[in-house]
Amino acid sequence: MVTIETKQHPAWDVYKATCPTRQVLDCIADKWAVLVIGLLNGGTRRFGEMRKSIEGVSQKMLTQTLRSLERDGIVSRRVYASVPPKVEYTLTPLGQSLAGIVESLRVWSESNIEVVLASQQTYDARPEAE
Amino acid sequence: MVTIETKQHPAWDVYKATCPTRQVLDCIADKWAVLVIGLLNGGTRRFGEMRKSIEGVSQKMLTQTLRSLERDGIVSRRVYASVPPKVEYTLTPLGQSLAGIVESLRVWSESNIEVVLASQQTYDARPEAE
DNA sequence: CGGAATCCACACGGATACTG
DNA sequence: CAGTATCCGTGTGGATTCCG
Repeated sequence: MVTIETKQHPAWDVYKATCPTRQVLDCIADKWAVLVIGLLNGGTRRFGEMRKSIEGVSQKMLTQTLRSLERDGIVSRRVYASVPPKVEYTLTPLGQSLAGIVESLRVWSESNIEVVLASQQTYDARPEAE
Repeated sequence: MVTIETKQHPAWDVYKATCPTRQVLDCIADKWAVLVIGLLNGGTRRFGEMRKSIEGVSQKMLTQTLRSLERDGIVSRRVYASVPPKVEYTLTPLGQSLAGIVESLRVWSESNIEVVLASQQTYDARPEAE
């Protein structure tokens, strides 16, 4: 049984943005997490590899994202006691099931990005837009 | 042809976190957008309804999210010239196709939230965690 | 190599007040 | 009702430095 600490709002009716969804979104609703899951869906990766593969991610954000995903049981972290240090990240079975959704998002994105970009341009070109 | 303005990083190799995905994530990688899409997947909604249905969303964030999704061609906005004003939001066909993914995320969340929460507790209960 | 820790700017987002 | 506009605190995240 999942209990929410915050007081329930009375008007929680029309379409219930269900709590589980909210909680999961609080974990993965940032682009780095999605990209990390997508990357690890291709197999185990080392920290440095991921840093290079995900353009623009800072060391701090990658660490933070990986820690968060590890905490959620989505990613597992394996440290090798070698010199130099070697740390590998892998999707857990739970993470792999989530990766399926990330993968479908990737497919959707590639199929529809041009439509989205076109829509944005049309929107920005409106007379009232400045 | 989609062109990225920012300079391409040379190390863009191992697993390419493809540009379309990145761009789509820049649009929808926040929880309000996902919740809005999920809500509208249940049908057309008015602004006030959505505000009540999505607990904790401020009027500012809801407006901002809806404007963004409208710009992306995911949500359409219909204004009725009535008193009092009435504004309806609906998913476009593009939005509906994306809603399928959101829906599968909702299902995944409800199926796995307990595992995630349990993992979090185990993680936080580690000796080294403070 | 894979971090942790610190500093700090700025953008995000809440609260409030006002409007068509 | 459905916004817009403004103020403003704070959390996010980049840059840098140091460590095991």
